[in-house]
Amino acid sequence: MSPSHQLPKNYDSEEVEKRWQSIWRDEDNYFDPISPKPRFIIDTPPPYPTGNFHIGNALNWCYIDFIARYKRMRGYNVMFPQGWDCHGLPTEVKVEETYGITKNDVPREKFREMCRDLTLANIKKMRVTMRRLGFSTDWSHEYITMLPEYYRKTQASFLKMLKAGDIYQSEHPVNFCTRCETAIAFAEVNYTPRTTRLNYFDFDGVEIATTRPELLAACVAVAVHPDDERYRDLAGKRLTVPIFGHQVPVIEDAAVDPGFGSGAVMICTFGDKTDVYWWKQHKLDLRKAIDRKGVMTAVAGPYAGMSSEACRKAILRDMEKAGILKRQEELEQRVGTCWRCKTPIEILSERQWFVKVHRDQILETARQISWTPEHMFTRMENWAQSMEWDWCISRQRIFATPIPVWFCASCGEMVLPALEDLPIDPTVDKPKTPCPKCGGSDFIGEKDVLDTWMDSSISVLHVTGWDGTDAKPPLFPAQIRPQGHDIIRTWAFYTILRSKALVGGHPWDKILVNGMVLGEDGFKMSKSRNNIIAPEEIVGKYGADALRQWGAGGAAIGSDITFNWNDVVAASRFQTKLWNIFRFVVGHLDSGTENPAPVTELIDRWLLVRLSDTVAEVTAAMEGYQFDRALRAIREFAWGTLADDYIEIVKGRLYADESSRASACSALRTTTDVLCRLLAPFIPHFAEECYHYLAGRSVHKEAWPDFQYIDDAARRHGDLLVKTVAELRRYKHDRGLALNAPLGHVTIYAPEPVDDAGDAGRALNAAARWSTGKPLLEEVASGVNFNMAVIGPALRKQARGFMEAVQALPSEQLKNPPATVTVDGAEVPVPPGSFTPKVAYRVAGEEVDVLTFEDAVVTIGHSS
RNA sequence: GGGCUUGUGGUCUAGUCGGUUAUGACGUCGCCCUUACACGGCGAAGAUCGCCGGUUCGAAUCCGGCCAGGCCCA
Repeated sequence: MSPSHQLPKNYDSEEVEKRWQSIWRDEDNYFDPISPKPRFIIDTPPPYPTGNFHIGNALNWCYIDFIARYKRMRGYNVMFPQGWDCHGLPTEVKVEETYGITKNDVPREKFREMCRDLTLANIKKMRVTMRRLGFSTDWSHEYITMLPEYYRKTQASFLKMLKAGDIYQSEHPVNFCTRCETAIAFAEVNYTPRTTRLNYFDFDGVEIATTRPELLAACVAVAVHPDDERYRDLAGKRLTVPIFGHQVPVIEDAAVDPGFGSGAVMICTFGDKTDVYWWKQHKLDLRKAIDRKGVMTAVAGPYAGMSSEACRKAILRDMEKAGILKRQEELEQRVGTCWRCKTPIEILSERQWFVKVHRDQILETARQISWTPEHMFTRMENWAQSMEWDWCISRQRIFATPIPVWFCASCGEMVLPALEDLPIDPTVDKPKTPCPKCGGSDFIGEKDVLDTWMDSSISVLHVTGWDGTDAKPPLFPAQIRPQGHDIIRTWAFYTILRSKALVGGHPWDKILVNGMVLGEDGFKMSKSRNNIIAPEEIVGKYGADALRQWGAGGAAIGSDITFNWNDVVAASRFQTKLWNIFRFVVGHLDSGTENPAPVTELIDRWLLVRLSDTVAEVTAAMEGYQFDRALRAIREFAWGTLADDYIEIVKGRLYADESSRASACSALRTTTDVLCRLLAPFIPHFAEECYHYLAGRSVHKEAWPDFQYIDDAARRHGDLLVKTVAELRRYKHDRGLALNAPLGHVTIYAPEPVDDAGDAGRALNAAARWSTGKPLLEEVASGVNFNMAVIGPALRKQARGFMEAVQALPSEQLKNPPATVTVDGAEVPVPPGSFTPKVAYRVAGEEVDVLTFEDAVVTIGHSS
């Protein structure tokens, strides 16, 4: 496109944005592996492919895109990859719903295929939204964790840590759904309220209250609070469990609530999460009374084979018959249920795989990373220090990366695949060699699969070029990890752990933590609150650039942002304003010269001084990832300084056919050129559109402005001119005059000679004249301005009295301060510069109005 | 229950290593269609800066307590 001299009257964001999105090429954003430029690698979060790129993602990606675009303009070779973290239960559930099946109805591989198909379709949808938002993603570095190329690395990382002794197997309690027959994560447990009965009965005369009598067979201890007077002498003794007759110890623990039930708690393996805590803490026995299908085991003796519900009824009936059950109370409680089938979850002890957590090593590594905002590191620190056990990485599911090990059917030896044979599915593939221990050729493949965080915690290794071997990835570490604060304890923590374990270093130089997007009502967006706003809705109404401005300006990075349509509307209006500015400017440059003339006139130089300030301010903000500050500075400059101040003043000169208009055209060309570049990371479509009209090139190929302009006289005199015009506008307004109404003759008395090229006169529609010195007017002091920064430190406690004394001085002494004033009967010296008189001017001869501000005086004469 | 964090005109928000009259936007009211823009311009009203106490000549800002949100975790 070549520069045109005619911009359309209205800015149509949808038309412009879609047009540029079809013109821009993906290759423009590719990371260049052989470039000599310094590199800037971004460890972009791989979202879960739900099919909806939500507004929280949008905020996160806005930040990333601002950084990527800014860094490219600063001369970096940027990699802004895009990953997809595919595995997980939600997709399995969705597939089951869609096809009306359960995962056990079809072969494992068939079920995986259905999950993969759904995931790919979802990724496709999300890509569309991301492109519509104008993100400068490097699509040549896209990765999908469910595909062999990626999960080969997940498996390699597992084997490497297993061989290094960082991964082991052990029994551990897990949340278990007995209907789905799988372990589930805490995140997958819903809590639903229900009414149950609290049952009271005796253990050797000690009263116990429990809601789960069916777990009596699994009782391993009784706990009391150490300060509970009722059970003073009980600690260390053993009690007999009724019906089953086994003996259990009495333990003391401060976590027991003495006010609940009888104050003595029966600990079972496992009734709830607290049981797990006590079991760990006091190293208690393990008695498994319920199996994976929810059926009572042999441990339950006569009740074996019953469902837990039947067992519960049977035990209560037997207790009643035996006279053991003393009483029952109604109790409101929250019970954990499976989020997919609503079955109450059980906590079962199962063989699981674990990753060792080396707390100190992780923290030491985390300290090598720069955290923004800093307090987010505290969260990581507190989390690491409160870790009570290792990371459980095995899941009993299907759609996930298989754990790549076999066990010899005859001797039980664990057999591992060779690195070059990865990826494998041990339930399908077989080892290539016989068992190294016994020579057996019959193997059992591990059926458990890996926690999805095992996939995503090597995203940084993948994007920096890790090949699964011991070799350090060529681009490691990345420069930045942008992510939300909700996953510091998971994604950030696990990535640091894994980077240290696998390649021995910190994963990124910097981590930038963003906040959550809250609904307009101030709560987290959720279906149940019905406060969800989709990015598509915003883009459809106001365009991608408006949404991006909302992202930049909504809050400081790290703070949560309450979504607010007003901000989106304001963003859209700012674009309209900018568009009109560019329309005006381009229309004038048109008839001006292509070769820039020197910038000579006062207000033109002043504009460049302010532009220079703005570039410095915006650059500093970008370096500190303070996008809200950067955008605010740009808005203030464009709307306030450029449009309201400068253009209003220079307009007359541009319309007048004077030679001095070339200076204004030069200043405007420079200013709009720089402004486009400052806007480019934030509103790439708008900036591109304007820059093409202006320069005929892509703004995204330009360098970040390195514009400096120092002219102190222009700053002082320009400030005075702007202030004068503003004061006289107010003067006109107060007199009910139109702003372009003629105003007689105006004289501006300034401390220094000022040459404004006639701008004041044209802007005011008056005969304006600059003068030095003071007009021949009678000065009357009418008040006083105090300088607290001088008075406070100098006079301390006497400050208040001093100010009262000064205010009481006769007006003559306000202009010529005395050496001392009397405060509380004492003479107090007047500190230099402690106050200045407010001066009013009285008309002397001619009938003039007088305005005073700062160190200038303006007289307005109405005689023509 | 724990960790982190936030609380500023009707709404959202800036300012927070203390200093005169607390920033801006949206909304409200008044005037103005001034050859870029009425999605605009000029002006006005509107805030005991969550509450209580402390430090200080002086606190939105520092300290302590309380109240109310948010996120994560038990």
